[in-house]
Amino acid sequence: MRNRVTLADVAKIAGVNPGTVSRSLNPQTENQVNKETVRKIRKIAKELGYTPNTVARGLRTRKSLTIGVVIPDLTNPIFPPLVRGVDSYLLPRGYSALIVNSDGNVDTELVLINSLMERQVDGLIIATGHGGDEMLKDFHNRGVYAVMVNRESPGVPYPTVTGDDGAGISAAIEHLVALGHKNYIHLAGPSDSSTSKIRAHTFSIECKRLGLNGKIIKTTAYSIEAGQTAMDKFLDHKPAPFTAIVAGNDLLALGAYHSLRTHGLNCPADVSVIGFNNMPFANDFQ
Amino acid sequence: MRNRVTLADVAKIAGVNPGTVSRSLNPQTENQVNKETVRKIRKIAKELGYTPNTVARGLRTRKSLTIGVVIPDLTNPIFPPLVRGVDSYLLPRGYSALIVNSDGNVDTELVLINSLMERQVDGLIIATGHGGDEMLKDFHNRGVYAVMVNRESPGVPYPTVTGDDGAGISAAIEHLVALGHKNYIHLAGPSDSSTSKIRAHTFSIECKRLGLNGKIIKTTAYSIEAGQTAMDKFLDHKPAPFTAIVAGNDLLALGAYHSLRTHGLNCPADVSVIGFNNMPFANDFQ
DNA sequence: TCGGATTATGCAATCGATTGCAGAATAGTC
DNA sequence: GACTATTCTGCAATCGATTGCATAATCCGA
Repeated sequence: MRNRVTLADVAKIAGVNPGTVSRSLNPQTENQVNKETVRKIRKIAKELGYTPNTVARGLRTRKSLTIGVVIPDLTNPIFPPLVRGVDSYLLPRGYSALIVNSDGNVDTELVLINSLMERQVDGLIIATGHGGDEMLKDFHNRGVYAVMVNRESPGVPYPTVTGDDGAGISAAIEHLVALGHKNYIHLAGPSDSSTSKIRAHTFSIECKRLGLNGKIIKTTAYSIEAGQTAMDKFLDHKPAPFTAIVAGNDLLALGAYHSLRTHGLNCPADVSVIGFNNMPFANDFQ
Repeated sequence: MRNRVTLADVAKIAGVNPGTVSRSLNPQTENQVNKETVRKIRKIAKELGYTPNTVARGLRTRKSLTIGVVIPDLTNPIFPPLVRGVDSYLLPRGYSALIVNSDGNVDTELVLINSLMERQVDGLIIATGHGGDEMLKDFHNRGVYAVMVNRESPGVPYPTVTGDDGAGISAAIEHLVALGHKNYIHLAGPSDSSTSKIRAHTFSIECKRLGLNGKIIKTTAYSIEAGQTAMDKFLDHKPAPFTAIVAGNDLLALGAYHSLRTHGLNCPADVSVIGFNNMPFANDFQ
């Protein structure tokens, strides 16, 4: 891309050994070098516009200062804030995030993670957990560092950070019960994700516990389209009456809105809809 | 992270020189090697689970197969689709995107781009253009490859990909004129971005041309909050009556919604609001 | 003033892959 | 059968920074 200034360039002009330049520029090792020399080298490095080559450094130190972040789909509004959070933590610590989208496809995910590892990432943050993840177990055995986020992956021994899905669904139902609803629909997310399972499971349990009439509708993805399609199909079959929808996430809730509208149902007059995640702009939707 | 298999490991087991392994595994150079040898080496490499070290390769070949993508703010819904587009183009070509958020801060941006260059990115995609960008001119002189996207940066000699902002604003006004509106507000984005300037400029021109009454309100950012704040301040001063708002983008339009509502104004009964960008979910908002 | 401790710097190997060059081995030609 | 052309593979330098080891220079105390 351009003729970059290297340690050797600085060394030559300063009349010292590249090793000395390296030690002078690194705060950890600068005390091994004469203060005056450090000052001189720093000055020359600055004048020449020297910037370290992170790639070369990484090769020698076996650290890339890069973390791979595996996201199912960046256009799902809950993920950008997560990515930004990761990024803003890493940046001041000298790290960068390498973000990839798996599209919820397991094969793609494998390709992506392999490409991340070829790029020598120091660790992974994985937001695409799904059931019985052999691939992740394998990585774990090979000593790959990783943290799961948002979704868990049962049987995978990585640390995991998730919300309390069960408590969320309970709270949603509790709220709807207070409003007097008796007949419920749960628009459940794709069944291979832990979040879907927990939410659907809690929904069943709570309906039983509270003596409510609850029905689960499965969707194929956490997206508006999937929610709308599933709901359309359901409504087309003239189902038993219901007045409340607990959607598996906010996008499914939005899909439900669309479907209700096209079926002449009004929200909240006819049906109450509650989402999940409180994604950005969630309260601006209709 | 783990004991990776290197070219040398494969070479030792195959009983050949690492150079031969390198040539065997690279489709470009495999014809320099005996077919039988290639087959054997390929087999061994596969058995050992060899994966190339992209970092080491990049050092030697002076290519990182990485493109830096500079975004103002990933949580602005227009950017994730852009990032995904970039990513899905790069992936099958062996490249990765290194995505950073500048937060619209010029100093941050400089730090970020420098960090991208230290990571030896092969080129940049920059979505943060702002007026008179000395930094970018400097990069251009130093031979840095880049493409501007979404916003342009006047005076910067990089190729640029943008929408036709002027035509968009004209179309918006045309539509509102057809609805019979006479008195317009333009909620303009921050004045250091080219998109804001062009949109505001076109708004003025068109109002003049069509004999409309048009007023421009400036905001400090392309965000809901900035739009709401600016609109609140405007409405608090009991302005001359108006019936149409042309917002600088969809987030500002959303902010306008909020503000109108808190001021007892109804959309579309009292005021029509039109956004810009057609960001994801734009037609689901209220 | 001498010897040991300390400081400062150079040397060279290393990380893992690529590649120009050279030479060995084989094939092909007359 | 001798000689050139071709094919294949090894050697070693290289990319840029880091770092263990060695050595030269300086310092300090007795």
